[in-house]
Amino acid sequence: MDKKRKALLNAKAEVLKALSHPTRLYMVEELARGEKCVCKFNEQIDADFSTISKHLSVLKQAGIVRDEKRGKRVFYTLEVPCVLGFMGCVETVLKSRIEAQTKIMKQ
Amino acid sequence: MDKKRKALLNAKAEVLKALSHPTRLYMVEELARGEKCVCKFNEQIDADFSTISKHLSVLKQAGIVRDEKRGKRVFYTLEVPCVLGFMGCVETVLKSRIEAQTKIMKQ
DNA sequence: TCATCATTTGGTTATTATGCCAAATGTGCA
DNA sequence: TGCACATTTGGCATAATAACCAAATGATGA
Repeated sequence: MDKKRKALLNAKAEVLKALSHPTRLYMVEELARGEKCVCKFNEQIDADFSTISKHLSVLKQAGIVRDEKRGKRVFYTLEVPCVLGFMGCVETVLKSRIEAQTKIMKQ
Repeated sequence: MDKKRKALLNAKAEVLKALSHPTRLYMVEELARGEKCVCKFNEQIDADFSTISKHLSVLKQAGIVRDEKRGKRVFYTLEVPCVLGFMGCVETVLKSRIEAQTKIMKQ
């Protein structure tokens, strides 16, 4: 495998890894409906401030969201809305998993 | 957040996590071009047999691939081709990341 | 300037993931 | 049956992640 492909695979994997946490996925889904300040997430998510802040920072590092400070607050925006398109397919995976399970149980 | 949504988020995150490793991403991309036996991956990927086998098993657990034993060999197939659709978007993320970097460097 | 609010950063610990080696399993063939 | 090949499983060391608490930063308004 050439270096270029390896580098690209690493970069893609990094983006996917950023999305592969339930809390971060929740954040992305919520941000799809519009920008949100960290304080809102603090209300909605049952975890320490610092934990929430770190999750947002992972998404930001990955290039999925953007942040903007306005006054005391920080607002996050979904920078790449197409990630939502993923979810349709992910759900397809889930469905096919359920079907496979059903098959096994019928045996 | 209700239990149902939480469970769905967990399940989705699990699928994404399975995809978020360069070696596994490579496997998925290769399988998109048709089924492949483990032996082929052993030739192409510079890692121990056991490591490769475990990566394939992660993809299988997640419901992304399917395996089929034929003779001595095991063949893997991409069960949910739509995952490739992800990649277009992931590349968009990468591009927007590069743009952001460029912006920073121009400052 | 000082206190306060919102958020991030640093540090620690527990959990999980990765990758290798060695051993086990399963299949076909002599 | 017994050997050789292909793959998986178990075990272990190391690395990466996640969550919490405490402390630091940055902005506002008294």
